[in-house]
Amino acid sequence: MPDEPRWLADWERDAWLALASLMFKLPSALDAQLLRDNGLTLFDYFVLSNLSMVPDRTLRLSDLAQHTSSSLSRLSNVVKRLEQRGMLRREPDPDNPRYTRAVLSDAGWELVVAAAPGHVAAVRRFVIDGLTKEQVGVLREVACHVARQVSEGAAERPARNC
Amino acid sequence: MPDEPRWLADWERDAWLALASLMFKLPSALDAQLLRDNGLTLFDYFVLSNLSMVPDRTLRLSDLAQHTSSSLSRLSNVVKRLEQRGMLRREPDPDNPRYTRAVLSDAGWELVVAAAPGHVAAVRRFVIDGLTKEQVGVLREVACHVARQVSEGAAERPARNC
DNA sequence: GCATTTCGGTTCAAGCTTGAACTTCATGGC
DNA sequence: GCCATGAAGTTCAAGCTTGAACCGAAATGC
Repeated sequence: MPDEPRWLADWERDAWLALASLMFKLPSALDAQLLRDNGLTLFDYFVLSNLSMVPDRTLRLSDLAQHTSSSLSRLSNVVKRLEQRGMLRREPDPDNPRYTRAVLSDAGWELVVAAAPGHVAAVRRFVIDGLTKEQVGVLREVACHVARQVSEGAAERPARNC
Repeated sequence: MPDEPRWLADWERDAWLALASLMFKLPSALDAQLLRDNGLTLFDYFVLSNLSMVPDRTLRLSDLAQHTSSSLSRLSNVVKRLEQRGMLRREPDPDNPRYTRAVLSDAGWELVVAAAPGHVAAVRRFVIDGLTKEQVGVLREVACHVARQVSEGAAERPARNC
């Protein structure tokens, strides 16, 4: 469509290819650790972890979808499976029955608590450890920038941690 | 398992959550652009693009799997579909019939050429543009570090661009 | 008030990925 | 030469994700 596309310079292309490699590998590596040790996917873990860090361990599904950068459709399926496993329950929001709230169960709480150390260790090993404080700072800036660009391209609000 | 897990400090956790948000959103955003404009997933594009940049537009499947950070199983499926669409063909390696080579067809070449400008524009918009040269440099370092950590944890060789 | 739109959420089919099992072929030991 | 081992690919079932269609309830327009 553009007459003369602005190709990437070498230093830009290298950064992009490295990021692409990360994008393809890191999720499977974290999935593998959690699945092996706790029977959870990374996405499952994020859902439970978000609930565990919030007052009353309760969130509306639409808020949870924002927190986990996921579609409502995907979240609905995952929450259904987690409910069948007894990790949380769904209930209509008493304030406004149009909303559905997900409430973490005790079993769900215990599962997050059990899974957290191994997961954090994996995040340290794969990402954080071995980087300088400056590199971690820039990583945060860059990742926030990307998340913001993607969200605004899709006309959504950016995640709250940016 | 560890007696006292080393939790993440706030500044580490913020960087990790931002990266996680990127990991969840960026692939779908790039998939969406390519799928809409050229009927390709990001992974399809990577396969064709790798072939297009190599002598004879030909690679062994196992090498291609390394280049695209994918399992052989996934690659085998994707290559089969791309072959059915006429974008490439498979043939036994004449040097060593144990290997299978993927050869980009003319239609495949034209598809990559047609898809590249829009894809590069998306990469610019979502990732590169708006960052300083220093940030892009650190992004490359960090992403290479992560890719290396993940690969060595899985006892594989790191990707060649690191 | 009534109709329309919008929002939150669910469901379903289609497609993709994963991991394990399997096949084939080459290589190494003896 | 012969068996065992391992690497390269393929296949298949099971599970997950996606997007579109759908439903019910609230808000909005008039």
